[in-house]
Amino acid sequence: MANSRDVAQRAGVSIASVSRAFHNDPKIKPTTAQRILEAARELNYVPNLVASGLKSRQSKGIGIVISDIENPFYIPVIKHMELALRKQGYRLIIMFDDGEPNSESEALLQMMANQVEGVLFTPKDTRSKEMVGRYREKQIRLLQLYTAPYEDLDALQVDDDYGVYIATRHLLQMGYRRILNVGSSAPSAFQRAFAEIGLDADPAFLVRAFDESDPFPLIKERIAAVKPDAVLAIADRNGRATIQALGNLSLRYPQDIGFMMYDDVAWVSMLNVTAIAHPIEVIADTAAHRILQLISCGQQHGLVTASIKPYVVPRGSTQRPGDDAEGC
Amino acid sequence: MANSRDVAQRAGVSIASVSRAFHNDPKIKPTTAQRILEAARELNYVPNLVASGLKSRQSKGIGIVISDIENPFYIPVIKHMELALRKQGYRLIIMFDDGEPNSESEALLQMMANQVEGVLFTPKDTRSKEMVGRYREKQIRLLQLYTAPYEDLDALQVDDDYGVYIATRHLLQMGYRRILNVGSSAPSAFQRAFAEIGLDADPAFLVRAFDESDPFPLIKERIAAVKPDAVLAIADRNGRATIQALGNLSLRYPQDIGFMMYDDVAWVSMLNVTAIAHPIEVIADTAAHRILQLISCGQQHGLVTASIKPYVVPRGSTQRPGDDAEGC
DNA sequence: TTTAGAAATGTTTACGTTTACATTTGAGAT
DNA sequence: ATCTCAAATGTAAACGTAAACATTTCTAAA
Repeated sequence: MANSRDVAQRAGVSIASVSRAFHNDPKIKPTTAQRILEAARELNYVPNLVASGLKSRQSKGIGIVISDIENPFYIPVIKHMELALRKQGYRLIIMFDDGEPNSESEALLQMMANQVEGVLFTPKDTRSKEMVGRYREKQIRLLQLYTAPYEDLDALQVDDDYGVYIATRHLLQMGYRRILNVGSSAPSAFQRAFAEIGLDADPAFLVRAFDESDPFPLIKERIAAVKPDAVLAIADRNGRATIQALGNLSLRYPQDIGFMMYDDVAWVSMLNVTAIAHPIEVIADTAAHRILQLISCGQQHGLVTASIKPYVVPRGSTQRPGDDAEGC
Repeated sequence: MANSRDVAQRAGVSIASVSRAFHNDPKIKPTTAQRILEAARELNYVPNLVASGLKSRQSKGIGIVISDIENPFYIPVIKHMELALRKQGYRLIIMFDDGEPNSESEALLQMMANQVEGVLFTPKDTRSKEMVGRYREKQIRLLQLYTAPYEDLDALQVDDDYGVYIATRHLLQMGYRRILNVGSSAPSAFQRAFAEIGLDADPAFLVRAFDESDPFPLIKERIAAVKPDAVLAIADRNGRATIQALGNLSLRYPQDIGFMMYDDVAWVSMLNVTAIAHPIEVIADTAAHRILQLISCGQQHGLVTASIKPYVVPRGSTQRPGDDAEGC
């Protein structure tokens, strides 16, 4: 209800001083600022960030557009990011991509209308290309998360290539050799881990399952066909389908087969499954820091593509029956 | 870059007509509106919602303050709610409670500064009481989600009492009699289900575990002590600890003991555990609808407390060894 | 004292809309 | 043609703040 004019009046100063007091401007006498703040408190005055945003052209709003919230990976990232952004005086506007054809670019348009200063998003396709161009014109910063299809935009990526490499390496170290890669992500990294110990990865051990509406039959069939001694499943969906397939084939881990997940989603720890995890807080803090940096530093010289390294969380599912306890 | 003045100029009309064209005001000739919209498109004009919000006093912003995001229950609710709100021209500002003493009321204060028209929150304690009062003064609508400690505020609750009742009833129907209630939620509902079939619930079968930092020891001890034939675990944390305890005691479900979860979190389906689930989309749509209604209908006559009914998702963990297939 | 210069405060305009009010335009009746 | 009333459009004043600029007040050296 009360605005800066009311506060000014009560404190016996001008409206400009009120503004200064609230921005700890050095151009105001500390005692006066004190008095103003006191008056503001008495009136329950809260600065109107909408008006402030209009005048200063700094909305203090940052948008995030989430395409696949099913991926539980995002949740803690969003949380930590919001906390970090708020600490810097920014608020987070969240929108979801519901899967409809132009949902992503529609969300970006809404964000623009809301005068956000920057947007984080996980580009799903390149349908938003035109929108990306308009963001550029308006000097609104964009940061692509996770994937980076737009080459001329800053990005914060998770190094999945490295992730698959260490996952494969972990399995090889545990003694597995016939490793089935369900999801077939980063085949070169997969191969590289094999090559490093003088082996070769058989292409038959790569299962492209992402396009399937239900990957279960495909996975089951392939397991039955190639008789792997371990399975590396990429992401939640493939993991669930693999668990289902293993159950269906009466294969228990780690007794009958090794099992490892790429992505340390909620159920993974409950099932004692070894996984590749992402350093959530690092990602969140990096993302928050990066977008704020893009906003504050007007011109960006060159792109910055950060690459976050995932890590292995060893659990029981990759403990070979014979080995009681591996040193590493 | 372009503002309504630019559009007005290009379309050869006044700035007021531009505003009218964008609000499909009946007071403008359709052909003129057409021309204005065309000009706007040519200039890539996007209305400035910040300016609009300032003048019209309708920020079109709705806030949500999340206290325990760990509860995966919220995620889909947030998603569906955002989609529903956006369809009505509102955007969602999200903030998290990081657990610090005044985090919740601090978030509410920030929301107020951002001129939101309404806020959804899950009150954790009553520390925000003063803030709630200020929201009332400013006529900003509040809707408590999940819990409802503020009696004079509208609420959208999940009927946990009913949930515990149907959970207990389900277990009783499956033939279990020595049911341990880990979490001890809604003891009266628990008792009621027993009473309905002429039995009595022994208080020793209620475990208050929410205060524990690690409920595992307590749960394990109690299971060993009272030898239940089934366990009903309330919420994620207790469920995880119970699984751990069962494993530790070498009790398998459903062979050795029945197991049921209150809350159908991510891992529950993977472990084939019967659960009480919440109708996510109903909750989301109801919440969105309710807050918008509170906002548009100036004066509210009386409070509206909606109560969402959860339901049972039967799975293998409550299938008694003897019974091959229960009819219901 | 005077006075320069810094420090503190005040005045005013503009941000991009919405909206009450004023004005113009048009259609149909006289 | 003239008039009336509605439809269409224009004018101008806010909304609450930030910030450039103007003014006043203080400090301390002359």
